[in-house]
Amino acid sequence: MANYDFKAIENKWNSYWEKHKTFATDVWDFSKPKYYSLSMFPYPSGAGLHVGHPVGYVATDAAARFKRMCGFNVLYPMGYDAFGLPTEQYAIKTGNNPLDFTQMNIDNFRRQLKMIGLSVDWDREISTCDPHYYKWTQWIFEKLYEAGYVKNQDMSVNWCEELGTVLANDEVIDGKSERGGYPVVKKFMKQWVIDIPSFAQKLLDGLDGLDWPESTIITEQNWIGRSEGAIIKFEVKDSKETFEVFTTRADTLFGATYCALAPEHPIINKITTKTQKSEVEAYQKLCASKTDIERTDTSKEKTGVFTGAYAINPANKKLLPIYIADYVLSTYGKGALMAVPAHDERDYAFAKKYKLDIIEVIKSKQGVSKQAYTGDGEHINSDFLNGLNNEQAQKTMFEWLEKQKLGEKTVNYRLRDWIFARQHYWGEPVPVIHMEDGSMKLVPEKDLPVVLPAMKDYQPKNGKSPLENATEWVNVEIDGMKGKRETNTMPSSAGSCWYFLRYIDPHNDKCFADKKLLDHWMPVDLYVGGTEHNTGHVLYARMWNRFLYDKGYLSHPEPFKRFRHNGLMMASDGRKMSKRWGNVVNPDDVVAQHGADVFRLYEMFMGPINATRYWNDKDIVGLERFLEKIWTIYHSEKLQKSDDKSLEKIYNQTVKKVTADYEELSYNTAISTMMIFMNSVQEAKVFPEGFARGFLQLLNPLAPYITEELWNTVFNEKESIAYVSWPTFDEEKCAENEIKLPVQVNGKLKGVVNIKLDATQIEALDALKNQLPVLSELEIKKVIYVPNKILNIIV
RNA sequence: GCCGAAGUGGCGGAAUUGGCAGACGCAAGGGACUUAAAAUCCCUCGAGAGCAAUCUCGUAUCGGUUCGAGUCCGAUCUUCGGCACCA
Repeated sequence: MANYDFKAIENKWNSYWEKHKTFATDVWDFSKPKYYSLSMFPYPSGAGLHVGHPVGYVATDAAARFKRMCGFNVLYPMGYDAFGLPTEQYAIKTGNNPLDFTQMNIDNFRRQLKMIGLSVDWDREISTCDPHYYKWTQWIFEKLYEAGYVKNQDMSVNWCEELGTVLANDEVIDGKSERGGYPVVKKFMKQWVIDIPSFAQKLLDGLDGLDWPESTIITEQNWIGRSEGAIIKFEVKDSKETFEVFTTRADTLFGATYCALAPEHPIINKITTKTQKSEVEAYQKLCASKTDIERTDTSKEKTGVFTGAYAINPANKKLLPIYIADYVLSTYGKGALMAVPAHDERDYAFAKKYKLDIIEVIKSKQGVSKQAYTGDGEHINSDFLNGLNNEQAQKTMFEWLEKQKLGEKTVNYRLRDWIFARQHYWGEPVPVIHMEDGSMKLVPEKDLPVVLPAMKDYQPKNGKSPLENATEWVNVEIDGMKGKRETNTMPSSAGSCWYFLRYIDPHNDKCFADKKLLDHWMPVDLYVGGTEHNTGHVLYARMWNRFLYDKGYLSHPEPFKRFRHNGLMMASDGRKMSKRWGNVVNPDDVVAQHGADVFRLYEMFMGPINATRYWNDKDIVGLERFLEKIWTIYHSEKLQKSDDKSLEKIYNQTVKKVTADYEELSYNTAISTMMIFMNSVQEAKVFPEGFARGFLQLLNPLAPYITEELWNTVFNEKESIAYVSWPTFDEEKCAENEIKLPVQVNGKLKGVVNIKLDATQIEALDALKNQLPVLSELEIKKVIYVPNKILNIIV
């Protein structure tokens, strides 16, 4: 018997698969049912893969291999989310070129992904930084622009003067820049944004009927944040000005005692009285110097300033002082609110601090002398709402407002505009030209892609993209008019919004992908990735998909039919694997030492794929022993052409259980079931060839190399095992004809009787009499018998 | 504060619908083989009591429903993840 030389076996099959294009997909073959298995593509960092990444990859690979054997035409692609800030920062630091650096990283990732035996169709590999790819990213951007979903607007951003750039919220800590610790302030700047709130309801509705984790659906729902309420119009006393507020508690309008505006509200300078002017302006300035993070710190006391102006409560004409307060967000609702201190905790705290009235309009046991009451109850002090509960009062108020034309019922969403530009080099250029006459033009489709120019200096300057310095690239002429290219680039989430569509038809240069192919292959049947992308990438990708669907380019509104998460990989010290702690395990080392099959099995055996896992080098040996055992048995005299039936039952049970586990991605239990089977084979005298072949197939999706090798060398099969029909099982042969039935007395386990399957209660009591006579002699009051499960006698 | 997930041996984890808790693997202990070691194979392995057959306790804590609860219900504690003044 030859030794189990995993290295030689891996080399042999890697070149076999490559040479025979074993995993190439003929996407035009519609004769078989399709299956599209997909992992979120990696960001090709300089650090390479760590052992956390392959959890999701092996899971989708095993699903792809399983479905191929089940007769599906499987699409299983891979690519790289290659644009992004870390690469650019590396380039600035080292003087390297981001493109070269990215290419190098991609080569390393590809090597590692091939090393672990993924059955990827490598001819479909894509990279978001490839102009052939981002041509179509730009093209979709233009379609969004033409449809009015892209805006170039002034908005408030985090601005760091020292770094000369805009920062994302998570790059700002305690009002200072994460890098350098420089002060960061709010600043109004022109920004590209995508109007994702227009899709809020569609994205919410689209969640229905998806096979996704319930918690993920809830996370997306909360993120979109639908709330039903009313917009109410307020007039300002002694002024022509009006403003609107959004409220979910229109029923409490009679309890409103002041109004509060966000410090950025446009009406403020028009209504502020002379005496309050300096105070108001000082406050606005103070707020502008704060970051979102400071402003939204709920632990700080609320602050605000009186404008001197009064609003008129449309319900009872009472005068309400108008404050500006930083607890009012300019980005939510109308950037203004009617305050009802008696029934809102935030308004209550503010009213107490500034000694404003608190009017109770809902009856409660505890009253409102100590804190706000936010529950349901009978309305009081509310004119035509008196006596009604919250829901009735709300409904009545909606009707009244609409009748009086003072407001209307509405739906508001928390989802905000998606800022779609960065002042950086390493991203897709925004395909827009600013013309001399002040107009903006899209780059004509025939001139796409707008390719990133080669540069030497990638440092952003004065909040402008480094592309400003590429003067030859920037200055263009269209139809005789001069213009300048937009120098902001797209965020790194752009390329990942539609990559799953491009995989289907990656070399198409006429359109982003052929419609017939898209209709056949979408949606993705299985999508696996981390939970951290639920409110970012996944939501954005769903929006782009939905947009393309609305415009008729796609026939499926939702891209990901079934979605599962891979859990975090922790180091054995209980900390997250990270360079910082020096506890990162490199798959290269594990594969070199134990082989790719052992690595794959260990990754899957650690626990359910969505669970947090704790890497433990010691545990790997169990999987190594498992494969060694298989190798030995397949080369032993046990293996024979034989019609021996002794393993028939457990074989059928194993096929049944493993098949079900693969369907559920429950790979940890699939592996333990296969271990139990091999333990039985080890005990048995013979291992009939039919079962031996079937077992190799069961194991193949998780351990492709050893199974291909044994299939080839032990059974002399010339073709790969990859497409051999999945083994079947006989339900009748799975069933035990005799079972051990637990016997309880008063609910406590007292023993077990042997009994035939599906025995009647009489037979069960008979068996009890024969096998456990002591128990049957008890004075039986009642018998609970669940066939094949339990016999419980009450005495 | 709000939302979500989870809590089972020394460890990772099983238990498909409420029906023998701890499958499978690791670690540990004992034995066989060996001059010896490694590898391999066999046995033991939740806690307590008992010479023993056996008995009692046991799935974060407390209570409930049920013939029967790791599983269902109510309260509490802890850990992790996400959001954070959303009117």
